[in-house]
Amino acid sequence: MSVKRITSIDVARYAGVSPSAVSRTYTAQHKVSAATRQKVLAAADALGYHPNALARALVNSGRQGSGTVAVVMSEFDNPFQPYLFSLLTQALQQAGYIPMLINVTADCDIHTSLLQAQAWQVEAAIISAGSLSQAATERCLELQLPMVLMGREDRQKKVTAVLSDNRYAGRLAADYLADAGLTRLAFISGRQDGQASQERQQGFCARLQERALPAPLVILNQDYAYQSGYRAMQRIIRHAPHAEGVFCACDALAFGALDAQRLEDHRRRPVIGCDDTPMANWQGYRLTTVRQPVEQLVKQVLINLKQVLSGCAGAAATVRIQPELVVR
Amino acid sequence: MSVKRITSIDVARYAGVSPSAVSRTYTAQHKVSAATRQKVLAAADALGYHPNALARALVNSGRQGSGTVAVVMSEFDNPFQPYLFSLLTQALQQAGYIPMLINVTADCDIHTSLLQAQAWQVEAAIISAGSLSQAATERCLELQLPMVLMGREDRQKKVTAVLSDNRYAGRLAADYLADAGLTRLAFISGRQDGQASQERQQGFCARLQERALPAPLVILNQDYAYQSGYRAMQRIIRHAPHAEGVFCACDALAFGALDAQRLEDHRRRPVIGCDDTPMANWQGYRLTTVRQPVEQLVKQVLINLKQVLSGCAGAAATVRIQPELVVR
DNA sequence: TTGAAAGCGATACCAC
DNA sequence: GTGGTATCGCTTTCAA
Repeated sequence: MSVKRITSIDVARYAGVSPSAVSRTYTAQHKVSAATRQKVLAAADALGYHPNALARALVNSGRQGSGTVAVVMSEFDNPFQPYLFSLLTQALQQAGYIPMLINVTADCDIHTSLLQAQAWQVEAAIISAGSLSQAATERCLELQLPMVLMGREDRQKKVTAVLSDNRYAGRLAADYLADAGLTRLAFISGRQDGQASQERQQGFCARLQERALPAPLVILNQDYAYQSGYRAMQRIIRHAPHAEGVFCACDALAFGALDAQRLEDHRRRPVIGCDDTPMANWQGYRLTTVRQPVEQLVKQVLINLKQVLSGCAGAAATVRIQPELVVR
Repeated sequence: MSVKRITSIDVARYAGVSPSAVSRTYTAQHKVSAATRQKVLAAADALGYHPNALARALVNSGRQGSGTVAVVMSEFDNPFQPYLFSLLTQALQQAGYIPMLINVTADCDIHTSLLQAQAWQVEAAIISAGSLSQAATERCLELQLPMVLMGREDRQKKVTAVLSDNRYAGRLAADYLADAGLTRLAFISGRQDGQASQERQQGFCARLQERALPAPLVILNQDYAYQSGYRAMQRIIRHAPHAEGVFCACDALAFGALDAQRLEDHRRRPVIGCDDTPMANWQGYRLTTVRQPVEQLVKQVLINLKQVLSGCAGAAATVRIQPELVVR
């Protein structure tokens, strides 16, 4: 039935060396003479041997780490998430990790899933579920599993987090619209309890206030979805048609808002997004937006990951990445 | 430094039973008396014990299977992929598997990545890299790793595959356009060597021929991207403005084509997509498209996965799922 | 039903 | 540098 598996012992025997020698040829940091190395590799090749990562991880679970990382994500329907996810997993793979995916829909899942991941001795978890309740975060903290948060931080700052400077993003948007001479502005929120949405709103409002401009009309939503952006713009068209410019908490909302305006209004107000998803550059949208520098975010996540794993002291800090305005 | 890990032995000692008893309480198929079960669970709870999946998998690698599955994906920039991916991983999680992700950009990566996954003793690999060369597929076959292909099959039909009936999809599109009385049609391809694109084209052309309609103008592309759809439509506008209807190999292409038409032409030809990504239902597009029933695809993949794992005989079959036209 | 003991496959520590 | 060997945490025969 099941094929006999080739073990390091088989290779050792075949090559006429000890199992230790085989092990050493496959662990970078160890020293083997070129001669034995050759013999081992030849034998391995002849037998079709590949080291068993499970066994390896079992032995040095505790010391070296298993080589796996849990990646917790949600909201794949928002175009920003897959974009981020793709880059993140590629970076992890390149760094030699193999990502175990935890796709979360409801808040309640995440704790269970992390338990499962932890059972697999993942070295750490990278949590990018933007809309993760504080309660859920707390429970994850109890897990004693090294974590890096992405796109959110925990209130008590007990966990490393990497996120963009959302307030600054809001300010950029405010400046852009204000510089264009617009004064009656609106903000379309994402999830009300979402950190990103809240901070972007704060930055936007604060900057307008600094410039002595009227506070924007704020339209609240329950999510970051296209449809919410669409409906929000409908409300603006109907109840605040005088609005001269709109800042949206994310690109997906902005796409909805743009379409609502195009299809249901003759007026053309500038709509500013936030994220700079690849879609923002589609000719059909050409959305002016505030870019989250995803490559940098990912790079920083990997840096923080290493810090957390090395038990570095100042690891529990939040790193903010500067966004930049992309005018289209 | 590292926290002392709680092992089954600790629990056994604490509960006053043997390690075997602990093991048995945690493996469904085994029998334990209610009394000992209670003691074990109480002890586990008191100590905060969770079985080590690594060790468990190591022991019964070979017999029971590890509980992990490799998921190979690519092209996260095409909105269909994340959509599929999200549902697939959720289904896997629900079935008790934990997906190890392999995000592939180039063809060459995949073999290496699968080797890595295999080292982790994944039970099987689900390969949804639509644009995977035949050569790469062959090399994967040599791996002796149980596989399920998604969205493509291998020519020699040695591997189970689940994909939608793309030819039928093409026929649906042809009928829809022909029923509308249109005769001068065009087809915008995706990756020329992509199976989905080829089959959709074949079905489309075949059906037109059956109905004695002229063969469509075919515009070839190197990928399934929005930009390619946009450029393709530009070419139609410039060189074949008389075209009355367009069928695109996927939704993303159709979005590009629609936008090109909207922005650069006064004419309005029906544009038909293929996939039915969530975006197709956006008010900005309201794309009539041929739906790939993703839920069914995923369900079938899990069925085939079980078959492959049980070493079932007829497992090497291709299952085709019927797509359906969604008129918007 | 239960416990004792033999592995699963690889690594690290210890002598040589 | 190299080879023996205990060990990682769990499961599973085999007797009792």
